Amino acid sequence: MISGKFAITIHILTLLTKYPNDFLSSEYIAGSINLNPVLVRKEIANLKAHHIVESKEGKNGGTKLSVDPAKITLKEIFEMTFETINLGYAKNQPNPDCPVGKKINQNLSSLYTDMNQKVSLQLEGISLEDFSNQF
Amino acid sequence: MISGKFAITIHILTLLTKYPNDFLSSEYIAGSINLNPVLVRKEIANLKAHHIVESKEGKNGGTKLSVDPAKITLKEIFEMTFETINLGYAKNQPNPDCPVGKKINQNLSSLYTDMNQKVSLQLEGISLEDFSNQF
DNA sequence: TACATTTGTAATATATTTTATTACAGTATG
DNA sequence: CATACTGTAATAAAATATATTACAAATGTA
Repeated sequence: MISGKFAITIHILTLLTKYPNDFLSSEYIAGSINLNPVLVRKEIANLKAHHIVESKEGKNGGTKLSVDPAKITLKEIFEMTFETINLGYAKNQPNPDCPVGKKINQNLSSLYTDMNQKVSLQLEGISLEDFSNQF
Repeated sequence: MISGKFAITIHILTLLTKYPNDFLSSEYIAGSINLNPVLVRKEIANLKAHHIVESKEGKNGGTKLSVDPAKITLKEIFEMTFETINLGYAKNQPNPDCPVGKKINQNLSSLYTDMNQKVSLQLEGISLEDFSNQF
């Protein structure tokens, strides 16, 4: 299931790309997204775990990019937000005694795998810099 | 946001394709999906609105395909479940006084449009018959 | 005709997921 | 040492998805 993580993360990264020399506070970023600062900090924690950004605590603290935005693609950002494209699965265990129930998730899964490959190819072609230059 | 609609719908249609001469009851279909029959009937209502299936009320009633499964593609099924691929938008109105906030949804939107085109191309190449033959 | 079975649909409830809020310890700056 | 931040946990609220109950209407069959 897809939440707003990707959109939030790319918004954060675009801001950081626009102001590469400043440590932006979660409050400031939250003001642009119109989102609770705690949620911004949570997404930033994820980005930090992937070494995409670095933060400074304390007064005048905040977050800045720690990679070259030309060298990171939307595909990586997509993957960092734990997301894959899929159109859902049977939520409950389908009936294993039915030929369709038995294999449905497996067949959906291979369909979605193909979908992800196509989408990844697209996202791979767009750097964070490219995306930011649209603004 | 993506729910299980597509997965449920394709499950239903696969069953109907496998048993093209029978009216399958929502109870029977629900048993394969392991889902509440009312939800099956709701998805069937949607398929009926698109003239993909026909139902018979009353005793021994049920639903059967009303189109040739070779002539309908997963793309159409995808679209019938009201879905588009997207990775989410800023849920709240982003700050219009920020250059990024002002354009973020528009730029995400064009990204997602491209994504949908790629995915549609893939789904267009798979007929319901193709999909069903995997079982 | 009377009964059983099934669709169609509304109303309501439960569960799950997402987003928001509150709170506060820890850290750096001036 | 006061201020302004991050980091994170705990909890609450809102939104969405799924399940259940109920029943009118339709239709086949005894």
